[in-house]
Amino acid sequence: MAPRRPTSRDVARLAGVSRTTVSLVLNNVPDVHISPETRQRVMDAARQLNYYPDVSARRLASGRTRTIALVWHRGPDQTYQDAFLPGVLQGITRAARHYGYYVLFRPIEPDEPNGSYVELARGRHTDGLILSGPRSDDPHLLHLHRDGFPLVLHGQLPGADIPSVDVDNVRGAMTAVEHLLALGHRRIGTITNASLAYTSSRQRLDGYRQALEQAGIPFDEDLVRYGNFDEGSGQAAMEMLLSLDRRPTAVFVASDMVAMGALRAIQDRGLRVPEDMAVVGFDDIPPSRFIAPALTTVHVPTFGLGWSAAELLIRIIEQDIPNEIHALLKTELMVRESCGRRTAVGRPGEQ
Amino acid sequence: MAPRRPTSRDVARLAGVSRTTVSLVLNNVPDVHISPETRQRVMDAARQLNYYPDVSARRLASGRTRTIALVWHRGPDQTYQDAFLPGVLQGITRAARHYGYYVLFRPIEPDEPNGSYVELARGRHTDGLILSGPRSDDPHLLHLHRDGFPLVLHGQLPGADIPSVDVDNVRGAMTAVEHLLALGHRRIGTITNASLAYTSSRQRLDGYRQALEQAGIPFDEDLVRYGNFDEGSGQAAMEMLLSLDRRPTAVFVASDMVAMGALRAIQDRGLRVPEDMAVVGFDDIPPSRFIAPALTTVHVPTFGLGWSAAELLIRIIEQDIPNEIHALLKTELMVRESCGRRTAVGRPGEQ
DNA sequence: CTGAAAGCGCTTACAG
DNA sequence: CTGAAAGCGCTTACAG
Repeated sequence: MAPRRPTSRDVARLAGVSRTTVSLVLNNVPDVHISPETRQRVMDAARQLNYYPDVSARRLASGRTRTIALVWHRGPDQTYQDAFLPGVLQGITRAARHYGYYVLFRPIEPDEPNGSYVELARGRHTDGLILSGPRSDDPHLLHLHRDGFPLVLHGQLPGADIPSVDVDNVRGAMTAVEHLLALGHRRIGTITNASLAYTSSRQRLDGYRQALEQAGIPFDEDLVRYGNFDEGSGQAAMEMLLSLDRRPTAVFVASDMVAMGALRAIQDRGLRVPEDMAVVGFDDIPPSRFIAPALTTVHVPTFGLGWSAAELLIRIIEQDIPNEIHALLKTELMVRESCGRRTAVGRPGEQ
Repeated sequence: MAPRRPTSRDVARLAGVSRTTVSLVLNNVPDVHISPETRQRVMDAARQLNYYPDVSARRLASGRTRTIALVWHRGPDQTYQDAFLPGVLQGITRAARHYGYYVLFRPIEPDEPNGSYVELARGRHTDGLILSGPRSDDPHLLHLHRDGFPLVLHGQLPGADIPSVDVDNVRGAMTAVEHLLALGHRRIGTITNASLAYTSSRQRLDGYRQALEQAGIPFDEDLVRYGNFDEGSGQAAMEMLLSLDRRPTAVFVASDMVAMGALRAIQDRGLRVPEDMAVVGFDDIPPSRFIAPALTTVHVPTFGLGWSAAELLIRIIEQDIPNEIHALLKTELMVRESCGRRTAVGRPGEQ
């Protein structure tokens, strides 16, 4: 940009006012009376000079960046995360824009040193952070929170009372299992999405257990197997369930990716879905709609998660802190083909 | 953050040096000799005070933001874009981090006023922009380029000589069609990914034509149908191809999303893939691996696109401009099930 | 090898 | 309703 950039001084000169007035007008500062004529003169001058305020100067003077960052910890569940990223990011950016904020995207690779995101806060890069996949043993997180830096977690961190946004995993799992029960299944297996060290795994398993309990079906440890994010783990887990003496007639797989493997295991045995084995998943990743049979699954509202997180964070930044700082979003059961239609006669339960 | 943030002055005082020295040490400015002892004293003081330089101040003083933005125009092909976003963004952020840059993500919704991204450049928000889905009638783009603002396009913009990164659509389409030819097909249809107003559509159709030409097969207008990003368009287009008196034995669908619809149309007719109709797609979106039969398709290197774009942009920003400012990335044919295996005896061509 | 000083371009009390 | 002035916290010639 060869020609010198115009500054607020140039605008002020052209409009015949002070730089103060230029700033007041351009930032639309409330409760300050400036005549409409003056306002117009300033606007016209700015337009004529093609003036854009220098954001770095503005930030330095105001102490606010109007930027938030999404800190996206990459873990062993990359494919899974990738399925969520577009929706979450769109939710965040839309909310951010609505409130006049910018969004910095900061993925953290597994090999980066712990807490390498703190400079985004300490260096006044951003006014607040949304963190996905936080680890409970992260001292930097706690320090930042203690120092009053605005933070919102995606997911939950037991213990610390940091604002958070998550999906209602327990209720989501319950609706999935209730769907199977309504179809007449009584012997229902489950495969977790990951190890129970993950909060979401524990919660989804809890939902499974609660749904059975409400239906008066005793919880049977034998019907629980453990997945680990990927297809391979689902395939292995399903094979174990299929090898049971009294195998289930239906299975709740707490992750669509894992369910892909489970479906393969079922089909490899020459069994049919849903006739021989009903399957319900969780997450509603894009492939689930396209496979045959299309997977009935629990939809996770990615856009809503992003929007809620950004909105909550911005309210905290702007000191308009809501009473409830933990949001739990509703899921929705997507009934497709892998359990048979609800209208169909339920499969006869065992015995 | 209640306690006053430490500034470079505090660090200087504690280390017993001037602020200049602090800046020189912390920024690792080359070609300036400072004794190792002094260096160490500064580092220690910074650590002890938990000092992080204020980036706004740094940017204002240096005139550089070390930030690039991805401007992501949302169009009619959202699902398609969502399949690409994670890879592209990861490529960009990894390259950015490698060179010490931050990444701002700025999606543009279809209803936003034209050129609403220019403030990112004019307001000195970023040092450069990567733009996806640029429209050739965008005057702001041309102005920015004329003013010397660093820009890299994702995709190509005929006419303007703006640096760009794209996938080699022509060669990609050729390998897809050559695969079908190698399997013995001679009557091969095609369905475009979108209207020919899109450069990628035109190029992929060109690849189809060239592959046929090289095999000595005359181009037949009847075998060309037009898709429009989504499944529905693929289904409709495929139905037309299936209604032909002499229908093709194979089809190259220039988009996996569109291919999903084409597959449905084939199966709705009770025909089998690949036995009755071989199908090869383009893009390699996640669902393509999971459907049955798994889709043979042309893989688009999303990570590479992102990395190349960011790297090219940063080189331009740092005045280290390469000779070739237009990158064309190689695709890779992913042979799966929808064309039959290469090892299988080729299907007999018509006649 | 190091320091005093100007300057980056805004915002914001404060005074009028 | 408007203006003069201080200040935000750095970097960077420049002088020594």
